[in-house]
Amino acid sequence: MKTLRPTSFDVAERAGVSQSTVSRALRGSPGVNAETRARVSAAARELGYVVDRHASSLRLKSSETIALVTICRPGEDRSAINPFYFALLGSIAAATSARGFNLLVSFQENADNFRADFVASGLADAMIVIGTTSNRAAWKYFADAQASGLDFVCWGSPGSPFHWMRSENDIGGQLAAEHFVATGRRRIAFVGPAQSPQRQFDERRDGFTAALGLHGLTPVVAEPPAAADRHAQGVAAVQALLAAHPETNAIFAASDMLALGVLQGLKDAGRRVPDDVALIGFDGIRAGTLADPALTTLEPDLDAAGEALVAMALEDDEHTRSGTRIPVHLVVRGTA
Amino acid sequence: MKTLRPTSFDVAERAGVSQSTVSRALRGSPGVNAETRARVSAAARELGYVVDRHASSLRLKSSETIALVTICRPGEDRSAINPFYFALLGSIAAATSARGFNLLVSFQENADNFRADFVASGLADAMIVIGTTSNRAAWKYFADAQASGLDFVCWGSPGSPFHWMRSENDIGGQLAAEHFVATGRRRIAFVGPAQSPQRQFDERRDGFTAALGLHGLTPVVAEPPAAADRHAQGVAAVQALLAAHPETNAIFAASDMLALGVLQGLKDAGRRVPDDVALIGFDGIRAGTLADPALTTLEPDLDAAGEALVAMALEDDEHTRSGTRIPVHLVVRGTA
DNA sequence: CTGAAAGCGCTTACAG
DNA sequence: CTGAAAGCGCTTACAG
Repeated sequence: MKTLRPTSFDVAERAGVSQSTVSRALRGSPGVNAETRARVSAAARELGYVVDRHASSLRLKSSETIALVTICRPGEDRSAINPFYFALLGSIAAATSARGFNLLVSFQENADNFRADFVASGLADAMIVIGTTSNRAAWKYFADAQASGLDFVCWGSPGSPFHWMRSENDIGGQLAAEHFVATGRRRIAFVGPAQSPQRQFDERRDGFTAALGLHGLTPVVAEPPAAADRHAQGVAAVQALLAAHPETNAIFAASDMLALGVLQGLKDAGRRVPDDVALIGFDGIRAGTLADPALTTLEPDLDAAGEALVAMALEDDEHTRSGTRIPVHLVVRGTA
Repeated sequence: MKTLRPTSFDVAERAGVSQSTVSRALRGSPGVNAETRARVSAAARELGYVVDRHASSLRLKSSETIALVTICRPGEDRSAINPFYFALLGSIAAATSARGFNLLVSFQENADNFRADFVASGLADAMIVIGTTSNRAAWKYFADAQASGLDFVCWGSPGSPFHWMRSENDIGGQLAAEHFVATGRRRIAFVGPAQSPQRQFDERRDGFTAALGLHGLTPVVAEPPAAADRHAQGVAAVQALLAAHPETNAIFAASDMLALGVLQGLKDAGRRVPDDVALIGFDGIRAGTLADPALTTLEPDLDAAGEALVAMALEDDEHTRSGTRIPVHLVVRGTA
């Protein structure tokens, strides 16, 4: 069905001007006669002419597109990807489109499809990497890519040399702690991976622990066992936690998927939420609002995150490329 | 930070061959001496050379990329997008990457960002359109685009002249009906929009109604009132349904998000699920597995859907471009 | 304000 | 098997 596309020469002929004038008129270059410009626009419209982006990008050495890589768990199917990353993808898409840029997306999970050369091939002007930190091979690949000069910015902090962006995790942990204390909880636990390459989890725990410390409280830290995904980890973690610390009456989970698993595990164990045990998650994913009771959570400002990631990716100034933090706020719903 | 990228001429110089030989060697063209090819590959690797995709695409008149447009509700933020579309996006990405193609994504919601010229500009070889049918303005825009020669394939059937792909909705409706009958339900309702541009809803209802008819049963059809999203519609629909037909003991909802709203509404009304009322949804979204009880649903084979959409988009043969159906199967979980 | 021409970095038909 | 050259469709410095 591919019909022959018209070129700027066709438009030029129809408008009775030179090809260079067509280009200038259509790009909005200054110094083109208004009448000429109108004639060219009309001709272009009549022919259904659209500028060839490859020719244009080749000439301009800029593609006005951002490449977004999402790291997945090997073997995981697409509908099992943590919805937080889909939401982040959506907000990155919004920020990208607000600048008139295109967004190239790539889901990567193993050596078969690891790829970091989007900028090197000219396909994109900058690259953003998000997704699970549990895929060590993937992050190793991107660390090597970075070392060999392929630059990018990423969400979280799966490796030290990266340009990263994170949530205000310490503040989030602190807000969770204060909410528990204010609502009279004293036997408190934190559920989340320790030593995760995802430094964000540590930050949430540390902020939580520090704030609790101010009240003379120390949380039990329950590290989830390995499992298929965060939800399954949450279920398993809470079983172990309740066995060792049956008196627990408040749990802060390092992420919403983990929290949803914890909620499931709590119900399985016959604990009422929030009556017996209060629960707070982190991420603000949609599924949390669908849970019963709805999940209380720390919600990062995703619009800000998308905008900041795109801005950071496009910016060449090293100074702005590290340490940016995205604000979070506590959304009180049913579980705490 | 953009360092000067090496070109094929640089590689040629380093390998001591002509630029044409570099191109042939790197593309894997036949008739290149093995030793020469190795020398060129080594030189390319040493220089960190990557083929410029714009130059290549310009020359080849093919970009090996698919454009995927997702229609959103105006004003909806990205984390509120129906997860079914994110899952579909993921499976399209998988099918795309399996062919070595790139995926360009674009979320569109209003006249500010409507765009259908991805193929016309050479950016993509084909376009796929998915997303909510509730955005009439968007589908009007794409209908016009189609009429003016901008071709694409889409999920569902928001308009008649489109190349579309759908689930086996009638079979899904039939499976739901048979499950209810087999488990002894007789006072049955269907919750879903009638006259929706989303013909798939009608097909599900019709398959359901027809199969029930074989058992001498007729479902009550409850049309959800307008609301912010499908979930809110489900909540509202079930309230009205129970008021008019309190005896209802089984509900088939046209989509999972609707079903999750129905589940919420049922709980709010004090009905036990599945004891008092059984519930079946459609889509197989992840959030359904997280519900309490977990949602029984009709799940389309998304891998097949992604693969078929990409194949259909790339295929020029008109015959294969309409009427393809994706198989669905009943996943029995807690609600029915 | 407009045109003729160079050149972005490839791929491949044409010679050899 | 390899090289010199044309050309994909633009943008823009250079002339006028």
